[in-house]
Amino acid sequence: MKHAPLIAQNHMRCADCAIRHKAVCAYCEPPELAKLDAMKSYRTFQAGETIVWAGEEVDVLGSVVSGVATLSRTLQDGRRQMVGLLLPSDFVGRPGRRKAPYDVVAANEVMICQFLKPKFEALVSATPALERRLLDMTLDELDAAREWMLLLGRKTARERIASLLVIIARRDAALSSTTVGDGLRFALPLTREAMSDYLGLTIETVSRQISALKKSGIIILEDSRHVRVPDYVALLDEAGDDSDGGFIS
Amino acid sequence: MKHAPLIAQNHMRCADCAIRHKAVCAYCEPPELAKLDAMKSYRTFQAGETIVWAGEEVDVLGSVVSGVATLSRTLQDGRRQMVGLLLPSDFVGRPGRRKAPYDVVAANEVMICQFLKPKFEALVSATPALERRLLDMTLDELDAAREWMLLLGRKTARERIASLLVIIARRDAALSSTTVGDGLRFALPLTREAMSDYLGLTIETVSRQISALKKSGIIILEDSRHVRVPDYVALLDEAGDDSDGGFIS
DNA sequence: CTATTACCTTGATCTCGATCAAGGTAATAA
DNA sequence: TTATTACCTTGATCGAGATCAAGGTAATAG
Repeated sequence: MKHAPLIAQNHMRCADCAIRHKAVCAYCEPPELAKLDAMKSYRTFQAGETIVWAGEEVDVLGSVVSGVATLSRTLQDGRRQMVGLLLPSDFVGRPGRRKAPYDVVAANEVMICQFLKPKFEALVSATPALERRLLDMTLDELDAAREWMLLLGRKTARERIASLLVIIARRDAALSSTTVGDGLRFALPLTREAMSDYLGLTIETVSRQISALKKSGIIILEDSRHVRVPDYVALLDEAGDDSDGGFIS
Repeated sequence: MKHAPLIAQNHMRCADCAIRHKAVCAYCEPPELAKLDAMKSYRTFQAGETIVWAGEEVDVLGSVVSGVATLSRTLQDGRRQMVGLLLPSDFVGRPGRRKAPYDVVAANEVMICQFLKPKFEALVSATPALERRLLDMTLDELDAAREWMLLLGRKTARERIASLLVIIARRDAALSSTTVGDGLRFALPLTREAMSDYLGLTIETVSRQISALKKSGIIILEDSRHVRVPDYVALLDEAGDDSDGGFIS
């Protein structure tokens, strides 16, 4: 069982399953790891497939191994708002809760490494450090949600798009150890529709604002799903947000 | 040490300090309560006073005893978004975190029962059930934040006002054991400005939409800070939200 | 090869909530 | 008493983003 550090993340890679489980790897010791190893299983979902329906009882917990999943709530009349984005290494599921409060949908092909809830929770109960880790992760999610509230309540369409690009760039860089150098390059793992759901906008506005950022030279579109950012600081500036000026060491 | 149940809440009243500490009372046993009792202190803040500044290091944790406090984030240019509302019994502070990520401001006169962080955290570490309780509370906060994201991203001004009224009515009813009967009556603990910060609107829009709800007969304004709701279900309907149809048993 | 489908872009117009502006009300100070 | 201050309401106008509409592009199916 080897652990390798991940850039700017306080969790480690579980060598055996080649996934970064944020929840279980930061503090777990080999004996716990071995137990987790014995109870895990993999599951794959196609793009667009619903992983969990809102209101449904869920009996698994796990981590996203690859792909992107979204958490969203829908009003009766169809208005939809994404409330979370799950990227590789993110934790899926709510320890101690039976029902899902929102839909979990695969944005593209998603692989999940899952544990049966009762077994996982038994291990958590027996491992205080894991419990603390779950609290820590949930606080991070809460911070992210509140940051998004600021975006949804007060930012302009242009700022919202820039903020989303910053988040995607950041996560992408963290996973692939990209250096800033002369520009970042990354893929957009979301359709325009998914972006609009996340940003509280319409598809058309998302498309227009991306075009506008392109026209301003803030981003370069290789194609509709691949972006280059010649000047990361300029993009950050467009996001209108002082928080986390330089996450990339 | 007596504990009395609170309507629809899984926490109990700490008889000795006459506060409902959501965090510490649900699972704590008399010995822990006694320890907490020995380390607590009270502090009062005037309306408008900032309890914690964003970015500041915070060395206390506690509960709101009376009054209302707000959590908010501000953009450099002054745009402000409230990201949380703290009502009596709500927990203040972030276990395991040093700095505050947002301002905590007293909306009116607020009393807080506080514990020094190191002592509180030592007790938490020694009391696994408390750790779990903190996780549970944080998950509740996360759910609330995400529900608010739906509001900020997709609801109309009228729906936002109605949703806020529902939340205040619900909390008010939970604290004062009001029955629905022929109408609810409650005070608005926030100024129009604070409401606009919470709802991602302007003061003027808040005022106009409250007037509109009044004109529609959904609410009756006794004065600008006191509301009567003749038909709670009608208000719920205006909020455009199916969740929690009947929280009052 | 064409047809279908899913996704993206751009233009024209409309609308809800923001902005600008003017008073109104009630509490405290002078 | 009047003045000041803080808060709330309402009207007029404006504008960012929604809505309606029409194509465009690229992948897969037939």
